[in-house]
Amino acid sequence: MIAINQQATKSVLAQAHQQCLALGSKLTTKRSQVLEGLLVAAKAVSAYELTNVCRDKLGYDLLPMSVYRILEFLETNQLAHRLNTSNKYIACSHITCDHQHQPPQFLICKTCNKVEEVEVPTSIIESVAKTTRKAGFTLASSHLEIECYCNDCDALETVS
Amino acid sequence: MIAINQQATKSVLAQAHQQCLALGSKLTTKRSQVLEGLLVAAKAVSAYELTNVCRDKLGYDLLPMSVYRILEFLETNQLAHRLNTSNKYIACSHITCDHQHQPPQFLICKTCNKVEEVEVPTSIIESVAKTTRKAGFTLASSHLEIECYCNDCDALETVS
DNA sequence: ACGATAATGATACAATATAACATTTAGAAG
DNA sequence: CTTCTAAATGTTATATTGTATCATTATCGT
Repeated sequence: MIAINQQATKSVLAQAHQQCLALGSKLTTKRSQVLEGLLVAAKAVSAYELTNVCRDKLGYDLLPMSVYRILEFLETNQLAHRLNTSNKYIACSHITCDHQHQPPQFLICKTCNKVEEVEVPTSIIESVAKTTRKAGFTLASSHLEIECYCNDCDALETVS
Repeated sequence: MIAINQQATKSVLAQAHQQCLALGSKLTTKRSQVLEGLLVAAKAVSAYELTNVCRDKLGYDLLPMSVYRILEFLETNQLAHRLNTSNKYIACSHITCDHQHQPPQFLICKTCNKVEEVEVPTSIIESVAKTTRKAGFTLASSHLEIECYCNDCDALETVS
């Protein structure tokens, strides 16, 4: 379960390295370590939790301040996302794609923090944008966070 | 600009009082003061900011801990909403209505924190729910927070 | 008036995030 | 190859947001 495919992780990191170069920046050792931590966590984690994951599961010693800085870098380079609803971070699920994506929408399990990055149909986004304009606002981004229960946690939820 | 219509505020508070009674709870003095603070602020404010608004603009002395507790109460009684994206709170814009509402959607100005509480068409919500189910999740609520710029701030934004 | 429950006060602390300045590293220019 | 510069990281301090816990006070039914 915890045993993430190491080969897969390595390949994602290599791809991330390329993606950075293409954007004129560099995936340094530390940055790669933080991204690896996100991949190993495989769910949304806070910056401090990520510091712990990096130390406990990977043996990387990082200060929270550095982690924050690096998360910001990863976000800028489209390698990670910040979830505003929970103050947590997650690796972008499209690092290995080579095409541009729509702004992401996230389904976030309130119980276990599992996250699914989905694409909501453009028509929906358009409709939301329209409602927005009618109310005198302009969409800042169509990044949407939707609070859910995943099927595993939903079962527990409905029983209690 | 700042001069909120005092009469209107008073009437909202009276209505809130009734709404609480209907739900079997009470809008005590302190709770009423916090709600008044939210109404005076007229935008999304953090719990600590609200403490300041209550003290500086209304002369009410409240501890942050109390404000948190009371905000939770106001939320439960549908008099206020917590915005997860910004850790801020806002008075419900429907206190003076007597009917039940759809789960709210919020348009939040990233710059000035002005918030508009809108109703997104049911068809949109349905469509989002469908996408969610297909991904193996269940909607926890259709409370949606959408990051925007209001028309005032948008002008500044696009100039810079 | 008495006792139970709800509400608030007060203190401490946990968790999240940023500011500011020092040090180190990596590349570019000479 | 050295030196200069800019980027990255280290380090410390502190701001902001939120919760836990226990004491005290107010309210209400009996």
